[in-house]
Amino acid sequence: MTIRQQDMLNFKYEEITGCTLVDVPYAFSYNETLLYLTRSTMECLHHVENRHIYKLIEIEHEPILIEISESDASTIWIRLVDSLPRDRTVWESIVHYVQEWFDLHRDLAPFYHIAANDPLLSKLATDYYGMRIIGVPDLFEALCWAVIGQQINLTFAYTLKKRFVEAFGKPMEWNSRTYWLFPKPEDVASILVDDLKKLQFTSKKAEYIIHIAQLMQQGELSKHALLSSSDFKAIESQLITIRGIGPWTANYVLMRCFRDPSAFPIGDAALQTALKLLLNRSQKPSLDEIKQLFFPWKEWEAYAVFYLWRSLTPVDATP
DNA sequence: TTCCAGGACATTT
DNA sequence: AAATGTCATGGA
Repeated sequence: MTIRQQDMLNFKYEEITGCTLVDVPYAFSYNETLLYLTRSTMECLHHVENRHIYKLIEIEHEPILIEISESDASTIWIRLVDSLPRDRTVWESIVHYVQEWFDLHRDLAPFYHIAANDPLLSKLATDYYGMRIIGVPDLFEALCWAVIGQQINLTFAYTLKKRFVEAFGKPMEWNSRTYWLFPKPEDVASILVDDLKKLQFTSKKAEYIIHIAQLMQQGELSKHALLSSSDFKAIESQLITIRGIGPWTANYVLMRCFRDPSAFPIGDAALQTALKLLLNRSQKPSLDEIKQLFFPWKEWEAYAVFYLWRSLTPVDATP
């Protein structure tokens, strides 16, 4: 058995068994990860069973179904379900994907330091300790999901996403279950508004998503190009120039895709609900009050929002 | 049935 | 600039 140590990526892999052991940071909760990933039964882009996470990802134009499992407090396993030998660079890409997906490189110490003596965050930070923002690394997916989620309840949003993925994504069968790759811009750039209206998308959302697909297919919009911007604020202002992308969507994508810890989807309906419940109010707080409340959490607004969202999860939802 | 949901945009003051 | 109206559909 050959085991090689990757200094930079903190993982070891075994060429024979096709498994990789990945180090996780000091504050990482596998349980919270599972809880987030199982919050909707309509989710079609990953599957959780017996505390294993299954996801189809594309590495070097090849669909690969990965299985993620908890090992001990400081490691998780990644296994390839087809068990075919893979090149070392492919393994590096897979590990990089998971680290990006679960935000494993983030040092949460500053956030927990703020939370420690904060009247609103201290209990959440303790209750959900180790919870990290689950990302959406693919920009097209992040934008589509954000646009879909505008002004509708999450249940319906998941229904729409499932219809969209099953209509334009790429399926892969394994063990009598279908796994999906999210549609690519080129799969959506040429469809018609009516194709999405059939799936119960509103005309506006259909137009937004098709237009975004066209921009990305033509190379006028890409994650790589945006990442070369001077800062996250520059990315935000570029995103907002696109039709259908307002302040909420831009900040949501900064939070889930670009991993800006200071992204702040202020005005988010669920955020208002969470604060209303936490403050034991009869009415939702105003935008001005939310700004005041968030003042201590500067540069960590995205994490504060994610922990507040988490407070809305039903307590009986144990994975 | 009514209200509203992890908004954006156009129109009117 | 800021307030108001419109879109538009299902979930609870």
